[in-house]
Order: sequence, then C-alpha cells, then structure tokens
Amino acid sequence: MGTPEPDTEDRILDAAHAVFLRRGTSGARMQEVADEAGVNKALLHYYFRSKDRLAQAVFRRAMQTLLPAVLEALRGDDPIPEKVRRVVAIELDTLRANPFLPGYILGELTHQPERIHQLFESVSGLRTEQIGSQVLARLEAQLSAEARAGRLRPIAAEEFVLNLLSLMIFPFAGRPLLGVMLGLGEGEFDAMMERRKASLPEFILNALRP
Amino acid sequence: MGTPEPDTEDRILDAAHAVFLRRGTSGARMQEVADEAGVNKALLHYYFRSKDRLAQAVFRRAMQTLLPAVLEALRGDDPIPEKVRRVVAIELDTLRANPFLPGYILGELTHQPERIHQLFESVSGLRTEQIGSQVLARLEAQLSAEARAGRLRPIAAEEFVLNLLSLMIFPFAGRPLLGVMLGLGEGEFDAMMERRKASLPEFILNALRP
DNA sequence: GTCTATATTGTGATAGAC
DNA sequence: GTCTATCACAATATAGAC
Repeated sequence: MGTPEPDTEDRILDAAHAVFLRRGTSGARMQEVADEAGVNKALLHYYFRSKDRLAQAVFRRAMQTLLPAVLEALRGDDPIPEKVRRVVAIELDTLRANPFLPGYILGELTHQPERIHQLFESVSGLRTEQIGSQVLARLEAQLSAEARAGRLRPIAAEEFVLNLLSLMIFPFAGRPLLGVMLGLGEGEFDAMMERRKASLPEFILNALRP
Repeated sequence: MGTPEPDTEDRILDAAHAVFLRRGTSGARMQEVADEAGVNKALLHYYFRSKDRLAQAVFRRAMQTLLPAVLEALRGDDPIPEKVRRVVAIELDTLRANPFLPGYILGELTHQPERIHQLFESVSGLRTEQIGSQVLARLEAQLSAEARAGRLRPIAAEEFVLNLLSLMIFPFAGRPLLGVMLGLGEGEFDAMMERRKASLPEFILNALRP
C-alpha cells in the first residue's frame, strides 16, 4: 500500500523536467531523459511525439509552478504590508523547493522568445496578460489610496511589482554567479534565503515609507 | 579616413557574440555565426579551433562587459548614498546598451556551471572571488560605521549587494517575461528603465533609513 | 506499451585547392 | 587566409517485432 507507481507518461515527464531544467531545452538530449526515466528513447516519442512537444510540456509545468501562487497572493484583498509579507513567504518557499526554475525560465524566454505564446495557456487557462492587468489595477488602487492617506510613498504599480519580483527571483536565477561573487557555499546560500523570508518584507516596506 | 575595417577575427567574434547571446551556447550554430560574419564556416575553426573555444571567448567578453564597471564603483571610497547612485547609473547604462547580456549569462551559468571557472580569468586577470571579498570587506566597514552613527539601518554587506544586483539586473534578465506580465512594449520598457535611473537609488536609500 | 534496429537529418570539424 | 567539398558522428525520429 505504499506510494503508487507513477505511470510511464508521468515518469517521463518527471525525468524530462529534471533534464530540461538542468541543461536547457537546446542542451537537453532525449537519450538522457530516457535514461533518467528508465525507459527507451522510442517511448518518449510514443508519448510526446517530438522533442519540441516534450519541451513545451515541461515549460508549461514550470510556469504553472512559478506563477499562480504569486499572482493569487498579489491579487487578494489584504492591505499592502500584509500582502508583501504573504507574497514573499509563498514565493520564497516555492523557489527554495525549485531553485533551478528561474534560471531555466529566464534562459528559455531569452533564447526562444516564441515560447512566450505558450505562457498564455500555462496559467490555468486564463490569458496571462489579463491576469497581469487585473493584478496591476488592484495594486494601483491600493497603492494610490495608501499614498493619498500619507501612509505610503507614491509608487507606480508596475514599479512595485518589478521591485518585488526582482528581489525574490534574482537570487535564485543568479545563484551560480552569487556563489562565486559573494563566496556562498551550498548551505550558506540556503541559510541566507531562509533569513530573507523575514528581512526582505521589512526592506521593501521600509523603502515604501513616506 | 573612415572607420578601418575590423579584421576577420574581430568580425567573427562580433558575429559570435550576437548569435550566442541570442541563442545560448548550445542553441547557437556555427553556420549561423559564419553567415552573420559573412565568411565561411571553415574560417571559424581556422581562427578559434572549436565551437567550445569560440563560446569561451564570447563568455569572457560578456563578463568583462558586465562586471568591471560595477565592481569598480562598489569598491571606491564614496559614502554609501553616493555609491548607490553611481553604481545604479553606471550599471543601468551598461545594461541598456547590452540588454541581452543578463539573460545570456544567467542561462549559461545555470546550464553549464563549469563555466564558472572561466569567470575567474575574465575580470582583468584577477580572481573574481578576491575582488568580491575586497568589495564586501570595504562595504561591510562602511555599512556598519553608518549604522553605528545611526545614519543607516544595519544590513549585512552580502544582503546589500544582493538587493542592489537584483534590482538592477533582473529587469533585463526577465524582460521577455515582464513584457507579457506588465504589458510593456519595446519603448515602454526602455522608458521605464530610464526613469529607474532616478527612482531606484531613492528606493534603495529609503529602505536603508533607520 | 515497450523494446531493438534503422533511417534521416543536422552539425562540428577537417582536407585540400586556390 | 579563405574557400568548397566532405567526413564522422551525434541526435531526432520512425519501423516493426514482441
């Protein structure tokens, strides 16, 4: 009665996820995916038809892991300070569990801008731009209300989101670089990210004080 | 007389730079580089021996474009507020002139961590980790002095640098993603980065107020 | 559904004429 | 130094047996 064996299709997708994230789409090899899944190369084509379709499946899954949680938290009705704390907590946990996602996604979008179109379908059927503008509109209203009340320094919603995403995502996307530049080993990086769950919201909220 | 024709080796390196940044190392094709340089494939091997060596040359050049300016500004003797303003001004100008560098570098380091070793040689002959620790030591001293004087909120030098790099670099690395999520067209992104040269230092310095 | 074997194309690299 | 032609192998994809 242990964990049920995942069926073959899932095993292949899991393997592909691991390999494509590590090597990037163009660096990934179907043979390596097959080995990691413990099946034959031909089976990958049986289930996914082509490397490109397999890559699309992996990319969709990656975006679904990264986006929905943040968007949900950003869209909610919490007041700004609470929102910042929740978004940071949720996103840093997600990223700590999937540290290679940002580097993979940014690399794919840089080198294969076509994939942006797949991004639309990746977020639970809704168009990403619609969600984006919903979130922005909600934040814009909150931020300008707080600014009028003198509780926050005025800031455009786009800039607010940009700063938030930068501070959360970059440390993971730039992890290899930071490891060298800041002299961070495996454990040190992890400890820093753990501390960051507390320090980052304060940094951001402090920056927004009038 | 007019601009002297760059010699063939330089033309090839320029072409490789364009192609490798656009496609990533493993996605780049020697044929595409040759076409872009207006020469034959065989010439690439005549000058650079192999694709891997050509890729190394491009990577070195990319790091040299991105790093030295920031490190120089961070290492100087300016007081913190002036330092933040200078670093942001210098780095945002560099990035606006080379908007694809961050995505390329982060992608390479994510998918080919071996390249980190080449990073050592890329910064004017000095070892990157030495430079890094010099900069950190200097900043640590400045930041704790300011904190003791009650002029700045205490912050670790590593975290300071991490926040600074995040806020400067991520917008460029994530540009394709931001284009969709924030609905930014070509010109809008550029305008936002221009405004950011002024707003970002204020955001950071504000966050550091006691 | 899963495998072995093979076809087919792509791609880095070299030989050799000019 | 630069080209054309070609090699050798890697990688995706398919055919067909089981």
